[in-house]
Amino acid sequence: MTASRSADGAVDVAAVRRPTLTQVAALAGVSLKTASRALNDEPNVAEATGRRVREAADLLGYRLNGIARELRRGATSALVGLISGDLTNPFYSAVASGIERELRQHGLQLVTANNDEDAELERALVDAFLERRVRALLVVPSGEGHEYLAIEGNRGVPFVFLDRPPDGLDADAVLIDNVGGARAAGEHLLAAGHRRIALIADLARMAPQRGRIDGFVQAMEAAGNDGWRPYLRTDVHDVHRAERTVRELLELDPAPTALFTTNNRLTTGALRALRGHPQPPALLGFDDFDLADVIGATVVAHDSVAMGREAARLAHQRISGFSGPARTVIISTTVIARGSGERPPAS
Amino acid sequence: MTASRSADGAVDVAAVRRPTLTQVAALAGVSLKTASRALNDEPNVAEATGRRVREAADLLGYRLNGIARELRRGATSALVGLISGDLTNPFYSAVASGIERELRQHGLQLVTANNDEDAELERALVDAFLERRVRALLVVPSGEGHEYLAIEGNRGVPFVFLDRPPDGLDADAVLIDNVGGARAAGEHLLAAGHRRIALIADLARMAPQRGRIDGFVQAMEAAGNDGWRPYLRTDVHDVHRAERTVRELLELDPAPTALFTTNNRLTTGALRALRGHPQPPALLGFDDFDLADVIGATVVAHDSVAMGREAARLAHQRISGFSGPARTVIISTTVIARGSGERPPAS
DNA sequence: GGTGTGGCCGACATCGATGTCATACTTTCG
DNA sequence: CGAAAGTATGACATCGATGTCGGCCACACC
Repeated sequence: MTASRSADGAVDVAAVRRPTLTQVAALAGVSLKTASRALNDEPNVAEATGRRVREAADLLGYRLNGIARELRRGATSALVGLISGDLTNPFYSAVASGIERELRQHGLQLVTANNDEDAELERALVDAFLERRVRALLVVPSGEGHEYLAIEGNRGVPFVFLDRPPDGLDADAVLIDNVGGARAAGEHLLAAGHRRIALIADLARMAPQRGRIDGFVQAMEAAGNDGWRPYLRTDVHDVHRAERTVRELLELDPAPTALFTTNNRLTTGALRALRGHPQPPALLGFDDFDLADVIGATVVAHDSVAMGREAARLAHQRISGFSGPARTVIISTTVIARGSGERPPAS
Repeated sequence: MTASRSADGAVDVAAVRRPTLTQVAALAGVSLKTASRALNDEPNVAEATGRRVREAADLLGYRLNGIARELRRGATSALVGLISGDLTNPFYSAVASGIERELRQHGLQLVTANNDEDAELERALVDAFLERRVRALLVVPSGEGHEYLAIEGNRGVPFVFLDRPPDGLDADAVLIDNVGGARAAGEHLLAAGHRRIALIADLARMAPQRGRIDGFVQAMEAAGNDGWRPYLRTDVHDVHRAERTVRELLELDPAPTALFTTNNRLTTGALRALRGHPQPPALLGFDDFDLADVIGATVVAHDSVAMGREAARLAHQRISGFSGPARTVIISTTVIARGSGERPPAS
């Protein structure tokens, strides 16, 4: 390994090893323990000694070894893990942001990992995080069946589930009012006079999607409307399929006069399909998104950042010793009318 | 601390401490070292012994202590730190996503922290990460002057700068071709016949913004056009101010016939200001964004996920021992015409 | 039968810090 | 002046794992 630095430098990289406290102590001519005391501002260190130690530390570029400290202090880090889907999805990144902000208040650091919506990988990540001795684990689960976490949960590592309820496990959770939000969406479209309403949903096996479908159906049934049944499309998982699905729906005869998409990805697909359409159907989407105001998209909004914040709070309380029964926080939803959801039926 | 579990459970939470390898060994009736060997699949462990140890581990719910292992193995974790702005900004989350994906390939974990665009906090975060012994540190710096990292960089912790060049430090970096992209943007608007072009920029002290301003000005000067000068607006830092600034520009007489916004936030503000405008000026924004296709927004696009990926690659090479001189990767840009940037001058 | 040889295992040192306890030296005060 | 209290310091154990080294035993081979 050769070192290369600009003219000024001449720093030898050969010795990559960072200096230890022992070396600092040696340079300062004191014992290891005294050096430790000095750098940690503990009492009973002579002023001159403290200065010598700090100078030695500066000189060597000493940096405390947090790993060693953590081991000695209790073998538990200041890290909190988050396992979620890809951060390019604004929902996940908003959640992550909310978590990060809240954790920082308590001196905790967020470690993120992407489960790629794969249950197997998710399990592996949970394992990896537990080995790293995270203080808590926040999960936006991909798969079902979280019994395998049961032992862990009891062993002092708190779990918090986001967006999807823990399955077979009694743990804290932060959920969205999916049923309520979707019911409100359905009612909103009904109120605008729609009867032939298409429901475009993601994978129906995922709990939030089930809730949104249920809520919508509740609204329809309460109004005695059956006009949606021919237009139900579930398990549409990506933007392209959503776009295609909407195009296909619009070619039906009779075509639906309104669309309800159950997450931001599907709404995006629908918007693409509707682009340039002469007489677009009404559109209402679950999840708010950037520029929805500019586009004039009516949505069921909820505060994803708050969701992360609440989850981090629950986790922090557990970390701080709270050990009551599992709690569930529900994030409320609001329909924000921006135009697309208020278009009347064309026919 | 009381335990509370459903009827089945009755797990006592009192003993929160996780079992250690020593306890596993004791239960299995072997020495500490043998237990270690068994669980790590090292050779020279009798089959029966291995089984006993694994059973004991399962029974106790043993989980390896990664902190202790790391300390012993070399006092360096499998963590890579990222310090950036808030993840709700899609640029940062895209970068984070690219980094995370690349790191995972090498068994590394991403730890994120938000610098709140505050130089002071950023320094503190760098310190915290270094104490945690991250293997590398990726930074989207907020402030200027990174000399304080010089010692660290040489001590074996690789630094990679994203989006903004290291200032006063010789380190790897991944940058966007800001000048080129902005020049192309300027040329694009000129080609559409515009002369009175407004430039709305963020804080001019930040290098990427300077580059974008410079590139734009280069294009104007090359074309001998001075029509932009009255409409230059810099240090517009948030969406609301951007919206207001654009409204004000449009009330001027003569008003600019085209706008160039130098990042996604400003573009958002401009789009809001233009919403419902009878005869909107042309608009071209730096940074691509979700739904730009739906809105029909012409942008200077670049691949932010790739940016993260490249940064992670550079870091990984350093981690793996590469120690050549500092490298800089430039992420190229493309103008994507979607309509808003091709509107001809109104007058 | 002596002697390698290799498989299996355990005692002990070690990573880099902090906690405990003992000790030498001051200072304070009756 | 001597005891008690306080200050500054260091030796050593410790956190929970892994690395080194050496011992014991069974087996094969000459």
